[in-house]
Amino acid sequence: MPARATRAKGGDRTKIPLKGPLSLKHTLDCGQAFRWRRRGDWYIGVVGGAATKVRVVGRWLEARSNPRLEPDFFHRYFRLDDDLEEIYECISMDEPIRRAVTAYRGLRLLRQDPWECLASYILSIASNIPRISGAIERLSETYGVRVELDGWSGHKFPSPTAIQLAGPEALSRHGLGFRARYLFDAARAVVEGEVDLKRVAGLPTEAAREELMACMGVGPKVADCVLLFSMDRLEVFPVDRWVRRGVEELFFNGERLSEGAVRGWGVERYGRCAGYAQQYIFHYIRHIGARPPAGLSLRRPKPHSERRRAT
DNA sequence: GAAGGGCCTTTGAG
DNA sequence: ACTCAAAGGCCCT
Repeated sequence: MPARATRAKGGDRTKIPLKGPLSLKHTLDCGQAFRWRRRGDWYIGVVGGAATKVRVVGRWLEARSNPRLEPDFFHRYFRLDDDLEEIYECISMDEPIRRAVTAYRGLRLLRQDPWECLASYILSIASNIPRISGAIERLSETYGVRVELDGWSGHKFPSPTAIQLAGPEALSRHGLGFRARYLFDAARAVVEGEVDLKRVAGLPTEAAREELMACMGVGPKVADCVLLFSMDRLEVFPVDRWVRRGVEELFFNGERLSEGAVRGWGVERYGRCAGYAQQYIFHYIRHIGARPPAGLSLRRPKPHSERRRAT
């Protein structure tokens, strides 16, 4: 269902009509994608193999890209086929979600590229958003193809082949830490056909999760993120420390719950809209702040002999 | 077999 | 310069 859209003479400008709300700020800054940067009223990034900038003007999404991307690409990427009003009704059964929906109205899940999504969330393991973004940029600059638009240049996300060719040692020199071998192994598995992402995308959700978790370094959380953000599984509920903390505080009065318990709770409670509920909870708890993670007081300092030498 | 703890590397931020 | 925490996963108990 290609959206009705117009195109300027230049050839690279596209306008897509918006039926429901779309907030680029909340959609692109909520931590589901790591490569968008704000520049004035535009967001610039590299998607679909193209240097791209997007902005919302009135009831239209305006995009420029090089090479040119079809309107349908943006329609799919921004999930403009999701009926947000209906989804809000589906998840707004309690106060915290209602507050989040009010605050982040127009936040949409994205339909990302499966390989980039898998690699990005492998890099996210025990990391933080600024660091993840940095690692992805360094890898792209080193191993990704350069693309340009309006005097700005970016780099495509590296192909699995490029990552495999680089090898784990070279990868770790970009500050990936222990994630370097996880990323390398995932690339190797994809290149060698051990994991066929196109095929996985067509499997039933449980089977797809199992296949993804066959990769070294991919557990339930990373698998759920890939399923949610790149394989159309809105019924999954990825649980990281923030979502866990958020559910404990907002819904269970601070009671400690296991990761699995939180996941089961979310899937059961929000059903086919669980993914949206998860993203609004994630964004919300990060903004309002939360108690320090459990275990902080139990942390033992590293022996001094093991600390990094000053240079 | 589920549950929980130690450990894995290094970064960006305060 | 120093400390802390980070969109987890693996391995062992």
